[in-house]
Amino acid sequence: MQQFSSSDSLDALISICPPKEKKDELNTHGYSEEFRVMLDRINGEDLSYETSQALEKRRRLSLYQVKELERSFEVENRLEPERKVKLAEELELQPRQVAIWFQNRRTRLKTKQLQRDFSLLKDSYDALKLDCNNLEQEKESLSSTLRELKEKLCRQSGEGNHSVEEESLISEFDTNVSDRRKTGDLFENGEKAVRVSSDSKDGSSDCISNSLADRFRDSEFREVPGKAYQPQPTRMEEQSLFSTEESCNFFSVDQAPTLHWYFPEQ
DNA sequence: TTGTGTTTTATTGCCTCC
DNA sequence: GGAGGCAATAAAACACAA
Repeated sequence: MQQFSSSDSLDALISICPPKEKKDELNTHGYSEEFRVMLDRINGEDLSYETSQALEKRRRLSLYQVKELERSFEVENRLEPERKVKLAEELELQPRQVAIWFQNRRTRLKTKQLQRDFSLLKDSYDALKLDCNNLEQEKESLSSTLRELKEKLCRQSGEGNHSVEEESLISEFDTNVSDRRKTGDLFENGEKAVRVSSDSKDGSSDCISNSLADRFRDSEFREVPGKAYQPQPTRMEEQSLFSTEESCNFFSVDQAPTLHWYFPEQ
């Protein structure tokens, strides 16, 4: 409970508005008659401790007062001294009350703005997280494709040579790749080149029929046409995948940004 | 009716600017 | 140094569920 000295209390007490039941009266006239009498008594130094206790309860501003203050705030949310005094006179408030109301109103506005900003930021973060998850899935799919390809190559090199059917398939593939290169159809953009069907039923080598298979056959295998396959470690793809992972770690799914600067309690 | 959470009004203390 | 702004906080008023 606040304690007023008689001089301090005067300002505070003067700022008190009439009680709720007098609201209608207040809407057009400011303080009620009864309240004015009380203020008069205070001004006349008739201020006992009991009186100050009874009067020190604060009252809310009337609807009309708030409306006018809001209207003024919309025009300009800062108060020059002249405007403050004028507004106070119009609304039958103390200039200090008007100043306090504007201060509190600016605080509310700021809070609201912060909430809006946070909401926008959160939406943007959620979208980014979704993108990251999708990329992660794509990466997993490519990794498993790569693994299968390697296994297949190992198996084939163990067998020593290929069946006529395999040779024919590879030859056909090479021709196809060369044609597409001539027409600029292949590797024209990264997304097309690395796109692998991630919903392939068993992740089988069917889905390898694009870029990765192309690269294997087009670069390493054809260099020694007469010889059996000499599979080399596929450094390019591995490097590519590692760098993807590194990029993903920037915004790791496992450790998503906490926005602790925004929510210190997190 | 009462307990509890939210909103509004007001104070305090610190900082900046003139 | 005084005026005014802001952040933090207190406390009254209010809303609302149980």
